[in-house]
Amino acid sequence: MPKVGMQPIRRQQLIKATMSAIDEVGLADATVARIAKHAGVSAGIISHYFGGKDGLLESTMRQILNDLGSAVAERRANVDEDTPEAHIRAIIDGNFDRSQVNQSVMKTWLAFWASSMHQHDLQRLQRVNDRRLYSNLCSQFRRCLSKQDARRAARGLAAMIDGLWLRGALAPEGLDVDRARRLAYDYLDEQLAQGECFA
Amino acid sequence: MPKVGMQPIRRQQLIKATMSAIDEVGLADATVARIAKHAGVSAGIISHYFGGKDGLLESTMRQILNDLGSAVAERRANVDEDTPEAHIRAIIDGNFDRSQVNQSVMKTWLAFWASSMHQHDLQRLQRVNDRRLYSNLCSQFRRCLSKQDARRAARGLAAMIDGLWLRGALAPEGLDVDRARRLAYDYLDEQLAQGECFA
DNA sequence: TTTTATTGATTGAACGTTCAATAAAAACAT
DNA sequence: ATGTTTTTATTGAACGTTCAATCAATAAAA
Repeated sequence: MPKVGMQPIRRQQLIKATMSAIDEVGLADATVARIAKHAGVSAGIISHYFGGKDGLLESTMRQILNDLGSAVAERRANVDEDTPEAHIRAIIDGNFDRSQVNQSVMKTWLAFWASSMHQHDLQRLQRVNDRRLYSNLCSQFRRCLSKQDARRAARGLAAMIDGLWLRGALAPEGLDVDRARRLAYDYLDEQLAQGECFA
Repeated sequence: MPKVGMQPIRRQQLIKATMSAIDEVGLADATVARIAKHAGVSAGIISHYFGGKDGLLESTMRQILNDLGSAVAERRANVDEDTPEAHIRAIIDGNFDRSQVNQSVMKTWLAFWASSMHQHDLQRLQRVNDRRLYSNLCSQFRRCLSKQDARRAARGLAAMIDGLWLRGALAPEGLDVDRARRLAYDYLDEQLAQGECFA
């Protein structure tokens, strides 16, 4: 049904289909034919809208990172008290946001994580995201810890978040969001307690 | 130079070459031709000794997991006091063992981690390993924490270890082993402190 | 001479990309 | 409204490439 203004619709549709395909068979077997089938369109359309398979994959990763960034930003904008604890809790919540904790999103992200080790464009995206998490955590911890302790706490919490996330992606029973959040909160509280923070 | 008794030599050689190839170009581009080139042999030999590419990949992952298991077991056998803290420290040390913290081993492991989501044989290996880490931690924590707290601590520490490991694999500067170990130790101490452990 | 190890050209399947053909909506003309 | 042209969106078969696997040929040890 050719109509005008299909570009944004098809792009979104194909990005979603990419995640479905990766969820179903993994990145290695997510061929353009299979992705197109998930979207209910022809294979040729991928090159038309994304210049090629690589373009589609990069756009898909970019979308996942944007969604994560939005989830965190939204929660941080809605904190009701301007304390380090509230902000960091918002960051934790954002990272375990429903949109992120979804089988197909998790599998897709982990697949990209692995391929970002060798694909420079994906590597760039992944590092921007990593640094954002770390520096956000660091600047909040800095409000009640020494520079050195803040860095240590930020590194530890970032590792905890990614680790919970990774194990959740691989566990047969999936990720228990509430339990994961509680573990991250506990770690946060222990770090803040060390600085006797009253901000 | 065809000699008798080449099988174990070639198998080891090809497994090592697989890790090198994955380190160099990633799992997706680690073709049998490239792996064979790294080993300095012909491509056909892979099917001869491993039945095919899949067999080689599975053997490679199995070797990495075995090395990890050995590193942990060795350290645990050498603890000089039979306390939970000493055992768990040994487990942490084993997981950050030099043999594991090597660019090519880390990249290979992460690549397998991702593909284990869709390859059943790799998934089996990965889960056995995951459960071993969790249950080892759990049984040690259990010596001074309630069942519920022991599980919580084990889940948290396992996530911390994997998270540090993952971020180390992706970081441009690589993994800082001492810093990672210290973060894991700190988490361990905090968990044990909650149980007022005197064992 | 027999056995064991290894090679590398060949084969067939699978993949991403391309592009001429097609179809439907939009724009225009009557 | 109605018919005609133009524009936009989409298809899917064909093409060239890449890869893993195979196997007859070869070479070195036993």
